[in-house]
Amino acid sequence: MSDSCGHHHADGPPGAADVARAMRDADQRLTAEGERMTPSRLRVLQLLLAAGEPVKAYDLIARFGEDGQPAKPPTVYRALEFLERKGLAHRIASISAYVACTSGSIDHAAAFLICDCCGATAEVSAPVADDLGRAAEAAGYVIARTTIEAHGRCSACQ
Amino acid sequence: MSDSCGHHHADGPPGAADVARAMRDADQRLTAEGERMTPSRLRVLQLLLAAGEPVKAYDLIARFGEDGQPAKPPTVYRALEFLERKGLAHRIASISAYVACTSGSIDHAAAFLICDCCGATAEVSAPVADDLGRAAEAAGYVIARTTIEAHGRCSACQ
DNA sequence: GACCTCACTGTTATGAGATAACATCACAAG
DNA sequence: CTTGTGATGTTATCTCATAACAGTGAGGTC
Repeated sequence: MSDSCGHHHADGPPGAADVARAMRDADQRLTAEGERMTPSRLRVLQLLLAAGEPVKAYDLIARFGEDGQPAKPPTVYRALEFLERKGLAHRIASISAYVACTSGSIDHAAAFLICDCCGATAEVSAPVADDLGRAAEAAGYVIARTTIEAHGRCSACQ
Repeated sequence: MSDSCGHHHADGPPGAADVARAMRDADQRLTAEGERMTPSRLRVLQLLLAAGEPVKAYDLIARFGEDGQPAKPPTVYRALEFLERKGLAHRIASISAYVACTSGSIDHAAAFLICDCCGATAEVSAPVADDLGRAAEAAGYVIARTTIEAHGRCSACQ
């Protein structure tokens, strides 16, 4: 989705150094937890971080091999499932895409602001989910996970 | 998804009279607005209302013909798009399903509580979206539509 | 060290969800 | 009557996601 509107956008993809650092951090944290950060998982995380915006699963599949060789779908879907389970990535249901988590906190309920014009997404957190939690409590529901996504235009695209 | 958990659930599907009334109301309202409530659209609305819970698009396709003949996918997807546009139905992105709108107000931002056990859904409204709207404003986004879905267990399934 | 086992991976195939493209039809406005 | 517009019918295809099963490898147990 990059830039279909022709506007100028400030936040491009992060630099290689940022990506490398985020990957190292994730690797260390999960390894310390006894999880296995395998090459496939690191590769998918790298692709998500480098994109800096939501990416379709089949785009990840296509970009997977350094040499241009695509991955098999289960390879990527398994990695995505793992990353999501560990709080390193999120699925954005309304556009069937995946994005690296930009929130510092683990085990959080994420909410997304998605620009329909340029594809930029912002991950916002706590307050929104709190409100939903209260509504759920009033209705007698116990919530396990939430999908909160708002579509519109970012400040640059209005 | 009906009742995979074996619990007893109070709110079954609505009776035929309720469905007929809701359809008549929708028909009158939209016709008054100059919209065309065609047989396909009424049929899909009827199926959604009768189900009383989220329904997969291909289930609607399978149930479409009164004689058991399925519809062609575009027939149902077009009707769903129309119903959604007119506020009579909602798509629930996190489970790729569709549900009749149970909110009185038109042109509203809906939020859903979805029981992963029995499939029951509750449509709740305003307060949740307000909170998200505030977060969006702070981030400079202008919101056009929202996807707010919470998964968990309803009071009967806990 | 031999073994077990459990999580991860590779591979093939297929299931599920959604839409593109184009021909045709119904209907109201001019 | 003719023309434009929106709805429908039909075929084909595209995108998204997972089932099923065989193979592999790192770490624990004896």
